[in-house]
Amino acid sequence: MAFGDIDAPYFHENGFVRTRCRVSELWFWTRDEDRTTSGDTDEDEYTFIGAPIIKGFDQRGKALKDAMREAFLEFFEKRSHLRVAPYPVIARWRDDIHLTIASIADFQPHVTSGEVPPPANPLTISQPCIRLTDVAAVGRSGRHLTTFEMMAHHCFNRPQDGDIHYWINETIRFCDVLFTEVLGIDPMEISYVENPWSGGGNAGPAVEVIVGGLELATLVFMNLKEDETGDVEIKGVRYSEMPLQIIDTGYGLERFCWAAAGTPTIYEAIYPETVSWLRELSSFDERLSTLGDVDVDLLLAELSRLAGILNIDVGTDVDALYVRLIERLSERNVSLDVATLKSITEPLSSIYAIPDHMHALCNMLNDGLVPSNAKAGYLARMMARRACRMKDDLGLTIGLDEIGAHHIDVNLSGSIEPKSRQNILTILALEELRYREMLRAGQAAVRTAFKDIPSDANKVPSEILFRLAEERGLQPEMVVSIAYEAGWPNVTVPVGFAADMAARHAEQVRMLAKRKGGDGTGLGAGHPATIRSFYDDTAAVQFDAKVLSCIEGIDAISTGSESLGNATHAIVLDRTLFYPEGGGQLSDHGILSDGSASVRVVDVQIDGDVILHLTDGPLATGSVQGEIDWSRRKQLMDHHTAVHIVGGAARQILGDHIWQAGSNKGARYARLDITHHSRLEREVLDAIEDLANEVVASSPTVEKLLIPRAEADANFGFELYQGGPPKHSEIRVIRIGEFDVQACGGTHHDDAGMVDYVRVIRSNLVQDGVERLHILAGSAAREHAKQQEDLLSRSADVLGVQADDLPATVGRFFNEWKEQRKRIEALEAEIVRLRTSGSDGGTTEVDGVRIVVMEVDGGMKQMQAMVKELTLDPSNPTIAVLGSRDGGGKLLAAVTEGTEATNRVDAGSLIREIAPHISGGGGGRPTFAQAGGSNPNGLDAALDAARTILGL
RNA sequence: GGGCGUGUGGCGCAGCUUGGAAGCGCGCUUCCUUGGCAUGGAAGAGGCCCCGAGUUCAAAUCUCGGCACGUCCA
Repeated sequence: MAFGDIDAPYFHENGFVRTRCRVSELWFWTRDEDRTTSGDTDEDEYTFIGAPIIKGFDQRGKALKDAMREAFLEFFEKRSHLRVAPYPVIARWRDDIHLTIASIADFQPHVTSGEVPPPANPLTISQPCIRLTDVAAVGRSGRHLTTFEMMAHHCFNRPQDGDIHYWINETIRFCDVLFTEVLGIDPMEISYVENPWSGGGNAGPAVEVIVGGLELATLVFMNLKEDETGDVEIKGVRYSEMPLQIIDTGYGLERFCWAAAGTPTIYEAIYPETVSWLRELSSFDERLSTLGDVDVDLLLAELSRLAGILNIDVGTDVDALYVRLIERLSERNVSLDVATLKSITEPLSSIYAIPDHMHALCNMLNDGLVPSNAKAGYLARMMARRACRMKDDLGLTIGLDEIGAHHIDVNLSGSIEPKSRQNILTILALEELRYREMLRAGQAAVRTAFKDIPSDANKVPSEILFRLAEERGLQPEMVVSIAYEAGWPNVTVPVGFAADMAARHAEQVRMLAKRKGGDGTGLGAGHPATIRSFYDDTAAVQFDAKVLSCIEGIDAISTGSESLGNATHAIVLDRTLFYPEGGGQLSDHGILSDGSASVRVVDVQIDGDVILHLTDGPLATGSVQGEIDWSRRKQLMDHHTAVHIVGGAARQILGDHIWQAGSNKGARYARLDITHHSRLEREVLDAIEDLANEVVASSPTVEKLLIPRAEADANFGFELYQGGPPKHSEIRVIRIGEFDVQACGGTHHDDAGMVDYVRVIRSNLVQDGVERLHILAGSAAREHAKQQEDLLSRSADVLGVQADDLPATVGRFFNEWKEQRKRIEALEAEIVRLRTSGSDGGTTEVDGVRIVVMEVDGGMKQMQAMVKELTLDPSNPTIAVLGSRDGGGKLLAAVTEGTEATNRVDAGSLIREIAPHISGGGGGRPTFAQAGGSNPNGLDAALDAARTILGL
């Protein structure tokens, strides 16, 4: 048998035949001897539209999903599977993906790698998932969703240990019995298509289960892993058998519901109230009736039967697709033109996609995701913006938050707490505001960008569209509609533009990937794991150890930000009290000494399990005594414990959407990044700070527990992993009274009271949706208070006032400064008027043109004011040349524009001729030029030269 | 995590490419037109061109750093 072939006894016992699909050429098992296609091809239309193939489920919407889910889970519970509660849709336990994309994702990588036992074995679960890869097809294809529940049963076998529960045959039996006996599916309609699965370094045989043209389930038997020396080869990659062999099944809850409802699209099966609500709000049916004799239900049913024909990917020729669709519809006595068909499908696809997008969005927000312009939060923002746009396209006037309220009450009732509901609606309203603001700013951006494009143009340079999309978030379609309003009625999006834009992004990603280099020092290789004594006694300062090796030439290593100067050696010990940089906490410093030599530890890093002490000198192998810098360690612990407390306080005050997005704990200061949707006012920071200090004052015990991963998950939930995905099977848990629990590898006080005092100095926005709190604790906080006071008193001394009066006094000085500056300008203008009104000074008149050549006081700014006074009046044509000794010498020449004066002299060439006298250069326009120099004593000569040129 | 962009009177924005007089629209003040209002006309007030360095004779404009904001990609 070749890899991927499935030859289960169950098939033979139940009258199946193995047939090769004439379209896809895949092998499949069926009870129907006449079948020639697998069921999942272009030629297999849906057979269940209007004729449900799953029997006994009369509900619709949420009730239908609830009943279907329960039927599934109960089926497997009865067959010795344990029901496991679903995981969040935000995959915080992983650092390779943002969203939970499948039920197996719950158990990757820790369980599937074999490191941590599964929560139950075998188990069954219905896991809400979000996949955004096909987001463009949602609403159009009739079956695509961004969010769905993957019902599954999973089984983890260890054949080497003789621990096998069941494998392929039982899995197929479960599926077939479920389908035929529980769901009432006609046995002749089911086909099992052999289609081996590989991805992410694993592979295994698999079957897709197709019923009525619809893929209802995929059963994967993951038993291979990538291995250069393996004996199985698939598509040129070699694999070997894994010790842990996993049954990974996926049953699409929503597809079951669709097959049970037989509605034209999947959306009507799972979001029926929302679809009809939106149809009503957008007056869809009224609009339809103006089109004449179109049987919409028939049309929809036909569209859906042509399964997925409206899939629209990047670069798809949409118009050709419509033409093809119309041909196929006319074969079924539905005749339409493209425009009519579009006027139905375009709004309809929005009506279908909105509940799907809201469902994904509400689930993400309910899990505490904050919309942002970066990382996972961006995915939420993208969904919100898509929903806003579709809402606008439909002409709906209600707010996104109102749609959200409807969605939560109708489609998510009971699964979202009232407090969370309110929080979600607040965020939705905020996101819509931001969307509107983007559109508003976009209008000005489009007008500016289109400035040089003739109003009758029908093409826009691609560069302009690229820039507007990337810098302003304006999709080309939006640009065109804004341009239409703003006076460019004929512009269109170039054909294939979307594909160009995708290619451009792909290129950027490729360039980026090229620049990334490898890292990892590898210095620790060949050494045993260092024993970490720093967890045993937090008050210990000295320790005895053995030097295992002393490595020279360590330029490769990257040191921490508070490292003391350059290290020359890396010393490996058998055990250590020195904490290496990790988990955001910087390393300890201190001294290592044997009888003869003593070296400073300037930084400590970790490589794998080996701790590297970076020192300013060598040590011989053998016994050594170490001593850590206790004041630094104490400060690091102050900061680390304080960061946990502040994080807990922020969560308590702001809400459950507060997650740690990163942190940094040094001796000088600590930082904590938290997810939050708005900027934090000083009052909020004060409230957090006050609560944190209350906790410190109550002096709770800081418990440090070392417990297995599975137990930690069960006892504390995912809030445990604030600091990032855990990497070990055993987890160190830091618990501060009843106040805060986190998985953490850092050093902490035994008693939170030792932190003494916490200050939240300020916050700044590190990215949209993430606030960075700057925190000081212990003596760093007291030191900061002293410095602030010093700053205040020194500032107050300068002005000779009390510190309390500083704001008022500074305000007064600033205002007076502004007033006086204006006054000076006015006076300077007045001086010029006085000096030039008479015939004294440098004023002469030649043939109706006033010529002023004089030396003045003041800098370029003041001279400009003077010359403005002289040359701006067209009724008094003037040539002015002013000079000043200010800053090395300045010269300025100007003539009254549009008058006889302009013809007499070119200010630019005049200034260039006279500037050398003050050892300078300059230039300008024919009517206005200025120059500066470095020889003020040459000013007289310069002005004389000007007089000569002007013929005086 | 990375890329791109923005910050200019109270508000909304030009100017930055190529350094050389701080601009526009709305709003505001006063006056004119009117029985009054809408409107129309005239005059005027209001700017640390985000902050800090640098280059330059000269920086809103160029370079670097900081702060604030926007946007796209992963």
